[in-house]
Amino acid sequence: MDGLVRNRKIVDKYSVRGRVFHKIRDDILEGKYEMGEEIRETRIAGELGVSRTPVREAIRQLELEGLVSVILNKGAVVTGISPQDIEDIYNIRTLIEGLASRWAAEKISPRELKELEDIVDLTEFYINRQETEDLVVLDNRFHEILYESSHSKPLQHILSPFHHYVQNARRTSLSTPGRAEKALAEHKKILQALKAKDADLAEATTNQHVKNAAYNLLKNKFPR
Amino acid sequence: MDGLVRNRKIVDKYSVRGRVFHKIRDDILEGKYEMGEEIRETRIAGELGVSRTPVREAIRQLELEGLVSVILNKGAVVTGISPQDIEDIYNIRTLIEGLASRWAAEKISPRELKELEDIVDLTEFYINRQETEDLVVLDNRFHEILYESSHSKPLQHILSPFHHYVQNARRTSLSTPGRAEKALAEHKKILQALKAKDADLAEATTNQHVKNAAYNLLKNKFPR
DNA sequence: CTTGGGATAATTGTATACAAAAGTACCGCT
DNA sequence: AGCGGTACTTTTGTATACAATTATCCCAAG
Repeated sequence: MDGLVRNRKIVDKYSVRGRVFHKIRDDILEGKYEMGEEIRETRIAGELGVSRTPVREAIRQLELEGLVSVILNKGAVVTGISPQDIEDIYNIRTLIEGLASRWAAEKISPRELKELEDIVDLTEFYINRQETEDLVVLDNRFHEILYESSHSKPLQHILSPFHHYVQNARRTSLSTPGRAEKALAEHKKILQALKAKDADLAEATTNQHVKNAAYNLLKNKFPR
Repeated sequence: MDGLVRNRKIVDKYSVRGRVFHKIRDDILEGKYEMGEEIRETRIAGELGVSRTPVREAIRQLELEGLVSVILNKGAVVTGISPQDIEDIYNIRTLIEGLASRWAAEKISPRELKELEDIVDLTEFYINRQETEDLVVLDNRFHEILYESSHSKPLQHILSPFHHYVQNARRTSLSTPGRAEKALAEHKKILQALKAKDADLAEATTNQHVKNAAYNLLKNKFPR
């Protein structure tokens, strides 16, 4: 399941700071913190067996990501991602994810195209097992590579964290009957458009893909 | 010229770290660093008369903003904002800045509306002096408050740094003859739509406003 | 002259120390 | 009991110290 993973993360995970950063980040996104809960540097440092320095640097980075809010001389409180934030993110992605596809159609490299193909093939292989977690990972990679293929730093900079933030929401979405199959079919269409270098088609299908995902998600949230 | 400024910054500027952060950030945006230039923590610390700790924290935050790129055990190199990045940013803003206006039309508070009105009035007052710098500041505030008025954390999180990044580009754009007047007229139309709570109109006029700004900017970049 | 190796210096990564601010608890006073 | 003030504790902010990694330079071997 691994092997084609490269250095895709902004914050490397081999330094102590990087590990701390991803630990706190994932804990927040997985709901292990309450909203408004205060983060004590010494506690985190103690739990992870490190000093306060890397913990502080990680918290400062999370501040910039908007996941915590730091008050001078008082500390950091968890802000996290609210349901409203998730809805907003999907609305924004519906408008600009297609742009990533458009630019990808113009700039994608053979290697990136090959990676997308591999992921689609793998998804087809895994889709019958109903192992949602694997499908989420593959979905992550598909979109992550799509963002890279746009070769636009600003766009990647927006979409990559956004996609990460809604990972939990996507997990439940991909586990609803039929959604994984539809998502795969949509990924295939996007891939075809990219192979054909058809920017208009790539943009349209991608925007529709996000729109469908958003609909599926919000339908679950507000049933009927 | 000041007075209605509140605590709009993500990173406060009263801590040493905050001052260092904004110093390096502005230096990068103003082109005081070469692309690929390495940042030495000790040098910055020495120049600003502080220790390495706040400098490191600031650099880590700049890493997350994408303005520098940190390599483990090697240091930070300046990435900055390329002309291509600026073009990309305008393309993205053209798609989503209107969304900020749409949501603002639905959620703006009387206080925020008043602030926008004040800014428009001030702009009208300053526009004859041909003091571009003042107009840039007022333009900053208009858009910043617009973003706040959307009451969307994700949207604000994208647009606020984007708008800051292209500040230099906007400066030259606003100094071209007639552009400031046109921008003011467009701001007025946006404001009217917000006052009327007309979400569709607010979105359309704002998108057009960004599109015009982009056109004016890129026209200068690629004359004829 | 070029190249490889190794000591040395410079730089980053993490830990600890100290200073300053904020929170807490206890006591006396009204 | 309620209020306020003061000592004490906790927590954050910054500085410094130490460890680990990387860069530099010099010299000798080919």
